[in-house]
Amino acid sequence: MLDIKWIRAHRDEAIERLSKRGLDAKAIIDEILTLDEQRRNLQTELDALRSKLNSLSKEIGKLMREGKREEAENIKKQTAQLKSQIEDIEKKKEEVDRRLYELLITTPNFPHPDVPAGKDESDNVVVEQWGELPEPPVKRPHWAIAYEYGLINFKWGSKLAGSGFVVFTGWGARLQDALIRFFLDNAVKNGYVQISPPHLVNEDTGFGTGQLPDKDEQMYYIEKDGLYLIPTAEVPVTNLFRNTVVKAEDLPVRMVSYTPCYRREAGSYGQMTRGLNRVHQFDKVEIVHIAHPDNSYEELERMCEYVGSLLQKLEIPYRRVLLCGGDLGFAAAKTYDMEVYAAGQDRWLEASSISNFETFQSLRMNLKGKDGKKTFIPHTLNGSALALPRIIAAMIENNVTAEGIRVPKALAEYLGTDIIPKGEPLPIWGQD
RNA sequence: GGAGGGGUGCCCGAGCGGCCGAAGGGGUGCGCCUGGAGAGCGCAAGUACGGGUAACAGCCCGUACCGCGGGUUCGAAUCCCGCCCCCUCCGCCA
Repeated sequence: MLDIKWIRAHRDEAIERLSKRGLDAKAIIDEILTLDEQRRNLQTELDALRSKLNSLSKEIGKLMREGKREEAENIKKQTAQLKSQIEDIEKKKEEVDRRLYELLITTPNFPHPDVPAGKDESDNVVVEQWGELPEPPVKRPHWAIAYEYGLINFKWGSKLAGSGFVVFTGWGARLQDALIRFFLDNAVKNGYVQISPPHLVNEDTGFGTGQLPDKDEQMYYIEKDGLYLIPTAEVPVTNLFRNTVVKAEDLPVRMVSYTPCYRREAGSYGQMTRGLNRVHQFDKVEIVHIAHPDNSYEELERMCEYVGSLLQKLEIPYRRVLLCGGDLGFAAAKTYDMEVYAAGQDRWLEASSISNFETFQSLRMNLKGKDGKKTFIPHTLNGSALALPRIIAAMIENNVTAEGIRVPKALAEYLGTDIIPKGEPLPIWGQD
């Protein structure tokens, strides 16, 4: 949700920043400001009338107690007109409030001044790149290799649930498990508090982080109970802070959480949806920070460096991309994507998206900060550390050798082997 | 799923339809007292929105807020309706 007070004081800056998303920012901001002014005028009017009514009511009470019925009845007559006036203005104000609120919650966040203007991903800026791009003798996509090695069965996923679901088997399942523990251990060693939240959340929770109503179609919904399957741990973990007040000295808060993520991905198609590139259910370890506004961008950099360090330990080449205004998510002010290189597809895959939401989510969640007597709005941030499927895809495609799939040293101790051999994990492997 | 009980300020806990933003206690802050601490005593503290003054610090005024949303009434924390949440017991179950 946009900060109306901030907009009031920074009209031109608001328009300039929002324009980077390719919206007609001037029209939106000016409508907001007009409504805001109408609202305040109506409020002032309303307060005055209510004040009048209140004092008349007190007067009536007093007269009744004194037994002066006649006089009381007299004054009662005066209230009727006041009441209808009040009702009138209330109606107007409700309408203005409704429209203003609607705009504030459906307009996307202001991009940070650093964010380049742009339309789509072609305008994103690569700001960092690490690692040598591997050149395997034979370039094969992970779905082919994974099936050959008995790691993943895509057909079984379709059989059990439908297209876009996958079944990990044998070493494939072990690999997932090893990665999760590797990511969690690293985070905890770096001071993160581990959280295991529900995988289903209510509507308020979905609203708080901005998925609702914006991404309504992206989430699985259980109508009978009014619950949504989480699309990322960001949702439940950030919402722990909904309707709370944090002290400045307790910031930053750094949390890590492993959960499966459920996404409908309605309307997706094409090459990018093959294999593990895009699936309806995947595992992810997420980091969430609650930070003081004064240093939230230092936190953002810190998160990127942390995620980069994980990829280095896994020996996966990656690049850090600064998203342009047009590619920026609804709630984010600034986002870096961490993309890993998958040699088999010769493609960069987004394995992490690290964002600062500034006050956007805090305002929706009613999260406040207290610095002594002063209140402030904390900033929320989050990022994947990391999403498993594309890490696995890159690892398989980059590390396949004649002897098997090489496992990076840092992960070998978790997996219990430094090379994954071919195998058929179940006797029914070939039967689809 | 069935039966009952309950949601009031930082916490506990009163509250007749008007004098309740809300008794009382605890805790907190400041002051007095003390060699120091404790006990005692006194004083002060809610949030949001709007207006005024003004430096968006402070202060003053108004309005709203007693789980949420409606209703009755000149007037509701108090009455009525709907919803949500929590607790206890029973049932079911990992």
